[in-house]
Amino acid sequence: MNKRPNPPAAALDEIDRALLAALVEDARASVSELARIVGLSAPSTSERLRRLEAQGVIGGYTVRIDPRALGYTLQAIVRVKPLPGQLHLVEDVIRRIPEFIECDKVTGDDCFIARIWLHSIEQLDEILNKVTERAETSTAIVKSTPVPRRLPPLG
Amino acid sequence: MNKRPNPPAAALDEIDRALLAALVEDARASVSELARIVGLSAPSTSERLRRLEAQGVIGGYTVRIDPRALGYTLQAIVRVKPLPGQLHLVEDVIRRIPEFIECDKVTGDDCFIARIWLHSIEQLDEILNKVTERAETSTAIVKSTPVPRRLPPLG
DNA sequence: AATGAAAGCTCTTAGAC
DNA sequence: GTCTAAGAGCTTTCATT
Repeated sequence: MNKRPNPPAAALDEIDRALLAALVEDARASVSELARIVGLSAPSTSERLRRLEAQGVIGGYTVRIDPRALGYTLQAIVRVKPLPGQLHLVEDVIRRIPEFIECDKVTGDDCFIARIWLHSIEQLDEILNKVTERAETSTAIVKSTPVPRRLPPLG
Repeated sequence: MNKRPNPPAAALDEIDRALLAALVEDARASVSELARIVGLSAPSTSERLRRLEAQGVIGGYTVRIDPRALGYTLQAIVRVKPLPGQLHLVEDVIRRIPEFIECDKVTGDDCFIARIWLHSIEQLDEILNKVTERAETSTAIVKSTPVPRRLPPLG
């Protein structure tokens, strides 16, 4: 079950950090462009990339998609407290509803904290109805995002 | 302030969706590889990419970095309720602490919901001390992530 | 561990359907 | 809106420092 029991903290030097920072900004930058940014030759840069991937520091590369451009007008964060005996079922329900774009299982009274993207407030009702059969929910609508997802210090 | 008042919902066809799905998996895939996946020529694929970027559907490309590989062993979600008159200051404090990797301002009693990556439980204490001068907090430690960040339906 | 030069491949532009 | 073809640019390999 625990596929990554004790991942060693990789030691990164300044160049690695610059490389990661550049990739955070634009993961499709060419190796030669990355090389220019970090001040190395392309082959060296390429090898550092490979090493960071092999170490697991780089887990992959992905696209930032703006849900608003796809018609998602509303974002909500839902705390979910399953009714007795419903924990696994609730987890399955959330997993199967694709509008839930993220869900963490946490300590404390609320078992799950999940994030939903929605086309409308009516859709929020529809989706939560599927959950409230098996759990108490507490919903907060996102008004703004003071800190959009970013990287922690690469210390 | 509202730089994107009413982003039109872009109409995507099957090929666009396949392209986005491929980029979600590997944003560094070459255009020719993407072309193979979606069944178009490289130039057509390249133009679709440009169009999706221009429409704002694609907001950029980024690297997935595994915080555990950097020694972050703990993740927490913190609900933050600023004390009277401290709202903006609390927002600034959170913004300035780089371990807060995400923060949303939400409706309801708790004004902010934020996510932190930590090296240790001691560090959680240190960081929250900076916030509790100006706000009440409620912290939930992440035990697992049933739904890792994913895309909503590209409908 | 990084560099530089060369071979091979990829991307993009241009022009046609 | 998509394709083929060709030039430009990039990535990688390998010998060298």
